[in-house]
Amino acid sequence: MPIRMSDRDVTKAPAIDALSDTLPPLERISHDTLAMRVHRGMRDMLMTGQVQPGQKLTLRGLAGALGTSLMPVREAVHRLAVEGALEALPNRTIRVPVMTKSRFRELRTIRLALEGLAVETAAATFSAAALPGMAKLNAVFGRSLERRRPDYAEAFRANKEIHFTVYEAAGMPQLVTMIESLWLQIGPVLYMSMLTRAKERAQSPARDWHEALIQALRDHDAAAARAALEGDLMSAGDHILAEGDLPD
Amino acid sequence: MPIRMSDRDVTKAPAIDALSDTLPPLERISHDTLAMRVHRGMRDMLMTGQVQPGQKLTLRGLAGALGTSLMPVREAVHRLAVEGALEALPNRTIRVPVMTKSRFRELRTIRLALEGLAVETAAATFSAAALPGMAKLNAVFGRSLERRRPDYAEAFRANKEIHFTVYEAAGMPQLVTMIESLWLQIGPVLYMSMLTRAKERAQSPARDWHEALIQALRDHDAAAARAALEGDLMSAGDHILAEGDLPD
DNA sequence: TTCCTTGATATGTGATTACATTATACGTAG
DNA sequence: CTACGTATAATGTAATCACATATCAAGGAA
Repeated sequence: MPIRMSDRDVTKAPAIDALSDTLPPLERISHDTLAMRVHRGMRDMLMTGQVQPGQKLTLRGLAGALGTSLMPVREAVHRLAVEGALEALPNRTIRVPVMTKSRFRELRTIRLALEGLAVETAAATFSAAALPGMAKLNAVFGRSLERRRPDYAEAFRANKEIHFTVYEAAGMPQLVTMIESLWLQIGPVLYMSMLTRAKERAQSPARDWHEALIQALRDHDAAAARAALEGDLMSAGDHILAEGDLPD
Repeated sequence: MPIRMSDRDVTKAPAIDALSDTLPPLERISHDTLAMRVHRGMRDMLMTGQVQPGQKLTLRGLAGALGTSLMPVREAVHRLAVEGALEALPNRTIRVPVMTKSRFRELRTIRLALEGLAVETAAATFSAAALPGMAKLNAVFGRSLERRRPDYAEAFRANKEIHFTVYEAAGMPQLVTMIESLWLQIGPVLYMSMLTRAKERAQSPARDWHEALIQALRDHDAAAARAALEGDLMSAGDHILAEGDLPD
């Protein structure tokens, strides 16, 4: 189905004030471009590992699947390549990057530096008002994995939101952007590891690390917050390096 | 002369060894796209502060100036926006980012984390063979600033090469990419600060910090290497924050 | 005068087309 | 049967066109 790009007429309508009561608050107009939507869609697909590593992508194939022309796809793909979520080979072909052990170790090391910095900074001023929300998210995270039929997607989302709630609190927007790019690159592996860990009925220690992190934030203890985060990243990373059978 | 893109046949040709003496080493072909060339050009312009912060750019304006169509410019501009070297406003207009004091502080903090990590890692295994080259670069750096008519461009290049020689030595390609993106963002301010510092006849302490860094690398002393780097970044940063009159 | 409307211009985005290069398959010589 | 050369198809890049939207200036009403 083709997508309507014209949403302006409503903003000029005369009885707009009357409508604003019946309608949701002016119905956020979609300043999005098609390329942005394609980008987000592909980002989510990649982040949740719904596309095989090493798989080659073609612009025409994607455009056909999405029902658009080459242009928005091209822009989205190029952007993902710059962000490291896709790989632009010198042959001018695009593929989903393969995660090697060494690349994974490097990314983990960088994450420790950047996300460690973020939690340290956030710990100093972390608002007590945000603590209950964090605890609730961690409860959701644990429960969705303990179900008889675990909801991995929900667990992944909760985990991501726990982390980024802290990162955002650091008040360093540029840092958050860089961390997001890192998550985009390790996302697929992270998601897969949750599945395998759950399948072997192994209790993930992540929930406890999150608990420790929340406690450290409550105490404004920067060192403890960093330690909790490092425990989280290292334990998940060790599991992936051991069981994930990454190439290399 | 049109460029041959097929180099496969020649590699199999029999008399290739004979040719390699008469011809330059097979004359590296340019696998570049127009967009890549535009990107590099704009990157260098931005890095050396040749465009005013806050200035709005138009695709058609750039395309006209460069003699190409919109397409390559579009791709280059979008890429620079993702890298943080340009800013894509919600109005869909593009402008050169303005460096505020707070943004500068944030970027410096991130640089300390990332470049600190890089020098620490590099210190462990830094090759003694690379030390003379570093020292020579530092000499070039110092001399080009001490001249009667200082060569700022040369000093900037030497400084950049000193730093990235170390970063490359860490063997973490992803990290180097991220640091490059950071330099792209602070590049203009850094370049300008060199000019002002030189104009006030103030001796830059950067050369001494570089010396300390080289010595630490020679000793494989990770802590000392990080300390030297931090000294370099902090001293330059303090000067910029004090004299650079950044907004905010 | 001030604020809003209105029209014209400019600009970014998306679609279509053309083209150079690369990948693949087929056929032929050895 | 293998290896190389050739032809066909596929793909990314670039140029051009079309259009919705943003920007800005002029004009008119309160």
